[in-house]
Amino acid sequence: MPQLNGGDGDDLGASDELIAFKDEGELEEKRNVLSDRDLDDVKSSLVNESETNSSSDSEQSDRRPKPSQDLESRVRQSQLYQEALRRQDGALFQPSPYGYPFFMIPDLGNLCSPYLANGALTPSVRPYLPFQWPLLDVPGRASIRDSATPTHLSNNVPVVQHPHMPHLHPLLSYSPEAFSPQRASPGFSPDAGLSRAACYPMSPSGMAQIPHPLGWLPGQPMYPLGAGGFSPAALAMNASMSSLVSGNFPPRLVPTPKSSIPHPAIVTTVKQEPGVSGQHAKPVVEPQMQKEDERKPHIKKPLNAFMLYMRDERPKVVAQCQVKESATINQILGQRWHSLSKEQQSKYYEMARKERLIHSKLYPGWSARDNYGKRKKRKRAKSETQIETPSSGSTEDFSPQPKRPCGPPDFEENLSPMSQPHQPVSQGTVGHSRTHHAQPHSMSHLTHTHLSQASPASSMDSPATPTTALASPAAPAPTHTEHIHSYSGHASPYAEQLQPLSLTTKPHRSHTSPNTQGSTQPLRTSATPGPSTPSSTSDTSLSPFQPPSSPNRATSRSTTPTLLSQPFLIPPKSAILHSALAQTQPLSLRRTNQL
DNA sequence: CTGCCTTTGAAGCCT
DNA sequence: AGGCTTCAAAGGCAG
Repeated sequence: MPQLNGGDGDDLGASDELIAFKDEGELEEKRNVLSDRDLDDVKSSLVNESETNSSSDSEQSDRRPKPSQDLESRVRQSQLYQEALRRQDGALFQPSPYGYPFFMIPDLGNLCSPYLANGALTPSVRPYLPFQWPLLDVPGRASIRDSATPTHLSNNVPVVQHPHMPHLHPLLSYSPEAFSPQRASPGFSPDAGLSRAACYPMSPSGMAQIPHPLGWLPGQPMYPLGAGGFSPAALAMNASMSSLVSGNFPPRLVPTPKSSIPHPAIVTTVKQEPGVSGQHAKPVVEPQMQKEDERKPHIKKPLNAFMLYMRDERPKVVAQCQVKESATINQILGQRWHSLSKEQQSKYYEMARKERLIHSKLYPGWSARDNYGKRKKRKRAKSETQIETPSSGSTEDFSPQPKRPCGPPDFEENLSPMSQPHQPVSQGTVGHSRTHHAQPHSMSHLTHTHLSQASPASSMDSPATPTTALASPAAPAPTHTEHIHSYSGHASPYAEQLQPLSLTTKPHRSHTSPNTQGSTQPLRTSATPGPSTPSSTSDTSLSPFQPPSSPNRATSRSTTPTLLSQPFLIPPKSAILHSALAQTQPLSLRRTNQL
């Protein structure tokens, strides 16, 4: 586990981060030179944002991509609010079916960051305020059991998650140091360049000093200042409470501080024998160890760049493609990911880097190892299948070009996202990991610029254009921008052409025999460029077989053994996809197509 | 009810 | 050191 750098407050260059993001070294320099001012703005806005939330509310409100849904949400909130008032006689604290009470406060999304307010939350999620309180204690198993629905059992690991706040932003809600008394995170301060830290709650030790949940009501600091001497979360909450009291905003549901509000990233570990119901679960390990295990929360891994990207883009893809199957969505997203420009990707890499950094700050002792084995071990069908495959090395036979290295794009070729004047990061957003949620605007800008430079003969005009736009929006450089354009909440010029995506992603889960599974040609194999340079994406449809996009998948995760050995028996998914899209089949025919 | 699917990336494990 | 494995999210679907 990477340890913190002596708390100098600026360990963006923590060892792990350097390793993980080593390509960014020069970028950092550029950044320092080019965007010092931006960073300063970010930092200062971090401090000030909560105080200026009222004004920012109006600004941010028009950033919201889906006002109609907002309206819906408001209506629903209103209903919830009314009901809550009925039940609680106007009390602020509300019980909730989610195991912890809610607290009615205004839209913190406006307070914390656009990151919080926008895309991170799917429309259905947004009505519920994704603000997580610091953990005051560790919810025991009982609390999980007792809660009506808060626990989502995922692979025998109870995930304490608000069903409607699936993944509030990790940055927002990593519960800080809740289970590690000794961790002081001395250097953790927003001034360390972690603007998103503003969205993190204070340490529980600080919370413990709060005599009463209402102690932080207007006029009082919500949290004592932490070691860093700064509590942006407190500021934000304070401001939000002020707003609430002044009645400026419609209320939103928020967990009360008096309950143990686990962060989505934190899950109490209750190991159960697979297939055994909770109460009669037999200990898998020795009682003693199990006890400790139960007490130990499950701290989730920080999201990587792609996960962050997925989280943001999934709702859009779902909306666009009217597909809900995550496997399908993920394939599309995987394609889109590769079609993203380096600048776009770099934003997510940067976000992920900060996620990891913050995560490491919040959980200094945490290691990914902690989560090893927590999940049900997946079958090794893939790797085994690969072994069975006559030519496992054939993967490289289809690798006309060197696979794009895993990790952040080569920043040398790019302007740092932070150095770009219209990048959200430089807009003083507190939740910097959410900064891209301001994308619709900045994206529009990009779109404009890019379109002006774009080749007029965009592949978007071809019959398969919608496909490309959907699955590989950035394929040719211009396509990328158009994809972005469609994201901006406005009707894409091609949006109307888009039929429900007929993605034939997998040959049905055909009782995954190795062979059939092997036929699961990754979508990106055809539509994905190797190196995800926008220009390279223009060749997408030219090469049906592409190397796996990551070294990992080149070996362990290659799902194309059979296909590779019998490339023509089972058409690549992309071929199916193209075909299907050319015919614009309705989704309902998706599977039949493969049979 | 549980696990799979599917994606990429990070990180741990293993040889 | 390099290859392999696990996990992170998500929701439909199959067993």
